[in-house]
Amino acid sequence: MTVVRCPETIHLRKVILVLAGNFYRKRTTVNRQRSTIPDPVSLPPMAQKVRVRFAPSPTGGLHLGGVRTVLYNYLFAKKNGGDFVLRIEDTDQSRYVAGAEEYIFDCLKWAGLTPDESPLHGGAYGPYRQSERKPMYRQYAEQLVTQGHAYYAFDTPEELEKMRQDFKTEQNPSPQYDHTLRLKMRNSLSLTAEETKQLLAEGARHVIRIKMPENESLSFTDMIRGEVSFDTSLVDDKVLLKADNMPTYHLAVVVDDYLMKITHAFRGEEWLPSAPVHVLCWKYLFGLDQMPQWAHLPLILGPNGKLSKRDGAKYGFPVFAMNWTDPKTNELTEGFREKGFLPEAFINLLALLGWNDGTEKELFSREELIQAFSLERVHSAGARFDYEKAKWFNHEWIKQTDSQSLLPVVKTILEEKGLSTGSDHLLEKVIGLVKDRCTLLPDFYDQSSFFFQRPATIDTDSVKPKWNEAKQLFFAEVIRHFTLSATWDAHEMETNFKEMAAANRIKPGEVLLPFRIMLVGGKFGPHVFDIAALLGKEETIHRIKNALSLFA
RNA sequence: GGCCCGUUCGUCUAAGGGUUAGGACACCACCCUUUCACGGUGGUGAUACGAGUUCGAAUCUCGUACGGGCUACCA
Repeated sequence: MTVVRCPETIHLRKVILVLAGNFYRKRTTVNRQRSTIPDPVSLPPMAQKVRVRFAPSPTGGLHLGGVRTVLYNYLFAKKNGGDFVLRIEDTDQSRYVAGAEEYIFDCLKWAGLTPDESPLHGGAYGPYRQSERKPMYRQYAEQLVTQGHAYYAFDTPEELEKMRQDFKTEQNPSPQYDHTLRLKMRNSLSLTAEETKQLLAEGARHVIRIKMPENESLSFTDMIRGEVSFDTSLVDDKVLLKADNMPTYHLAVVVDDYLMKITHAFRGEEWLPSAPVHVLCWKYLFGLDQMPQWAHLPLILGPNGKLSKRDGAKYGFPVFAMNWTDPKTNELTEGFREKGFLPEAFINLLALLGWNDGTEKELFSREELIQAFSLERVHSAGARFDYEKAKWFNHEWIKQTDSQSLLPVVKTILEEKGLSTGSDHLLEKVIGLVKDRCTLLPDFYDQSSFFFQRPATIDTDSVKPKWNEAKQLFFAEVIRHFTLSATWDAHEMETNFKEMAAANRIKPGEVLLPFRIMLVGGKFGPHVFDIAALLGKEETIHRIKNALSLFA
């Protein structure tokens, strides 16, 4: 590509940028220098349907960073009328974990991020499990060998280990299998053609490694970071095809992205160092003009660097979307769902971790996110996860969600804790009364259990010191009044209650708190007359009587 | 060690050469509320450092420091 200088061209570029859906961060126009790939902006805009993929390896829980990658994929696809593909990267047989794939699907379902194509949902580009695509990878690796871009390597794990020991120095603590060493190893570059042929004929275990060129500068344009460049001499000869004929990630990601017609490839920043391998495979195999646009997403950091499930256990917040139990160790790692997060809030907080729409808006529904999302507003720096802020998002979502929508999940939680919640009508009213006080879903139990069962303990300590005969008599009168009352209305009750207090020369404040504690058990909860109204006449009178005997 | 990426309040971030550097979370104070919350008002608090370019730099360039990632026949 050429560096654009004249103002007209710059203007034209901007127009194209807009036409192309603003996929490209504006800053990339600033620090771009020479690129070995064609300027993406010069590609025919929207020539093909947008297709993105999330490609997890089913080896355990799905954590924050993973869900955010799914989210950004999903939002980008929906925003651009494209397809969101879920591909299972299960090429490492030794890391197979039972149930992990179903778990991923469950998480996506809970979060409302349904793939358009996947092993579960089907699609025209299957199979979507790499283990089921095994036969198709070898030919591409062989093609690279034929082209001279890759080679057979016969080194055993022991030999590799020996190499790492032998060449390890203080200056170079982790020697790589690269151009400086490959001729010292057993491979089709160091062996004669005859020897190689012989070994292959014998069926000797071997892998295929990419032959990284020396002294080439390789660069590509990342949609988030602009131009990123590498010196190929410093990259090692990564294994492309393993001895069991399974591809490594490096080969599989290129082959599958090509075969599945992926147009935009998003992944975590931890993949950046191996990007030159992938770019080279694209160049050799399918041509750089076919390569998807890359976007390396900033990492989500825990208190100490990259977020790990250990952080959750250590610092008391979830890192997985849902509960995950390791089938081998039986170790349970708590998820956001079980912790009491609403999926809407979870999505919302994840979206805002590294992205914003440029305004001060922070609360977004899924639809609003789809509308507002754009990759060029994704931050390039890693973001530290702040659990306090995460809880704030959930609290906001609980407050703004209507009681009726909250009802099923709240009901489940209350029932799991052994409460029978009575009619939905009642529960809905209760939810409306207490939801402002609930940050996490289980808070509904603490905030509303007294509506459904008598308080287990009564905070008598807060009443007794100021308790006296006058108050005792006042409440006796209250009971009498309530008993005779034909109606049962919160406002009316409040008026009468206060009038009675005045008639007895008692300040309302002095009897309001005792009244609350009688009904609720403690110093918390909604307006006390609202509580009494929902509790009903009989129950209210019962609780007053019961408490009176405790206070005396 | 090498390579790559990054760096604005404690945290998430806005500001695309000209702003008293804005917002949110958290924290503090006050108001509302005869409970706890919600809500409202206000406050503390940041451009890592050093050069350069420029009339003017958080913003562009270089260097330093610091942080993170990668360095497997894992993904």
